[in-house]
Amino acid sequence: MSAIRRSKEPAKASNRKRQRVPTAAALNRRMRHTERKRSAILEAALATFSQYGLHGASIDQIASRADVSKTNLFYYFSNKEELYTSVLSYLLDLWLQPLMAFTEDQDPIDAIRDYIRVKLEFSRDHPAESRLFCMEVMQGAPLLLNQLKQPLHDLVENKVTVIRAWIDQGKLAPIEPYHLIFSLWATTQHYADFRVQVEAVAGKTLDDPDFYQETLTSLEKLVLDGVRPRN
Amino acid sequence: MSAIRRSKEPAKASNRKRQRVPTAAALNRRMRHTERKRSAILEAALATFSQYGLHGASIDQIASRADVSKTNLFYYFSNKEELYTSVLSYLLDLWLQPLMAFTEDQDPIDAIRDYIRVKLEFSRDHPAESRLFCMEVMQGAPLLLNQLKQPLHDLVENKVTVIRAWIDQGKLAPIEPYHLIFSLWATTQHYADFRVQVEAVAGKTLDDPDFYQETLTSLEKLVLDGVRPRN
DNA sequence: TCTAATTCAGACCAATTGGTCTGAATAAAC
DNA sequence: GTTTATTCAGACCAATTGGTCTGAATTAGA
Repeated sequence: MSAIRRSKEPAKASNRKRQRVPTAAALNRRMRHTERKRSAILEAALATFSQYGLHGASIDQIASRADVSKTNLFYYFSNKEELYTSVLSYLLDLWLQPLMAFTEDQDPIDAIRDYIRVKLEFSRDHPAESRLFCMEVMQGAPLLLNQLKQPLHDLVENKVTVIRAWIDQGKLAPIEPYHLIFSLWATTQHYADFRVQVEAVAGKTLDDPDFYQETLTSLEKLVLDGVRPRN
Repeated sequence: MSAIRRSKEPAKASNRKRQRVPTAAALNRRMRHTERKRSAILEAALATFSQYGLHGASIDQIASRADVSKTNLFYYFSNKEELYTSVLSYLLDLWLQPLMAFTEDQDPIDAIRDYIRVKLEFSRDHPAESRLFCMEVMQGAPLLLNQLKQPLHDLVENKVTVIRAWIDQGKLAPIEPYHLIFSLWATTQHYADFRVQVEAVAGKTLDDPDFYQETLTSLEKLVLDGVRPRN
């Protein structure tokens, strides 16, 4: 996990008095150390926020989960909200990436199949990220909407065009592109966001390789072929 | 909105001293009044909890939204958790209902079409309920899982059997029933739970009748026909 | 060795908030 | 008119918690 925004830089040089100039190698090591520490904290924050929400999670909880002292946590992040938004903007990037792969020169069926796979892998490998994203959006994304709105809108707009082109070329059934995208998001994320419900109902989660494969196959089939019987 | 559980009964008769026996009509009026008041509070609680979460919502906030004093709120609900679980168990009922309609004697295509419509109507008319349910499940459903697990499991088990029968009769493409159900839940609830995202992307919500119709048509088409081009 | 960065435990503070208590006003039912 | 249920404002309490401060220990780099 790599930090994206930071407002509180550790290792700021005190510039009064004659200062020592650290070597490049040392600076590098410091940076790596700082990054690792920040990452550990961010990871703990992610897990905790995604389970309890912004208000339900306490700094003490996060600090102890990250195995650092509260003092040390505040050494890296100036306050709770900065910690929270750091986590959010990190995962926003992660969340947006897969969609970018859609390009017009692909075969749409392949592109959609790939997209389902990538998103389902994300749900399996990053369920906490998926849930925190969901939670934030669900609450109206008060801290994310500004960052989210424009890039997301533009990206989707772009992909809608691609999908329309596919439809015009007869490579795809005429379906409203927005809803296709929403459906792909919804179905794949469901297995992360509603994990406990899936488990309560089906008795399994994506962590089970067989269940993962079954899910992937079912979603592909459902989206690509629908449920109407073939004769 | 009708209350389901209550642990703090107002209007309890003080049984020392010679008590007056209220007439049936009076009792009835009292009950109705109590119900209305409880409902108003529950409604405010639902709206507030669904936006801010259990911890993010404050009693003061809820009371003022329901237009009652904090004292009065505690006159009807003994504490925050009871208020929260009252809201939850109310909406659990609401949430489970639509699925019961699936029966083997129906035509599966009709049944699925109907189900999509009913669930999408729910997303349009009860978005706060949908979001609160989502939020609770996402956090591991600590207060709902016990109530949820058994009935949900049984209900779904039942419907899975129905779907398998349809498949065996050749009325439905061979799809894993669990995943069909999950996909129907996911796609329809998405429009309530990710409302702000849908709005950011498509510029519209289900409140817009045209958009609602477009969504309904798209989901029906997608699930029933898939996206592969027909020749 | 000297300096600066990092880390910690723990005391502490102030704001929020769930919840109680008081005491009084009002409305409803008889 | 009398009783009982309902309602309120507001004081109040105790727990939680975000965040600060201190002072000291440790580590890394020069």
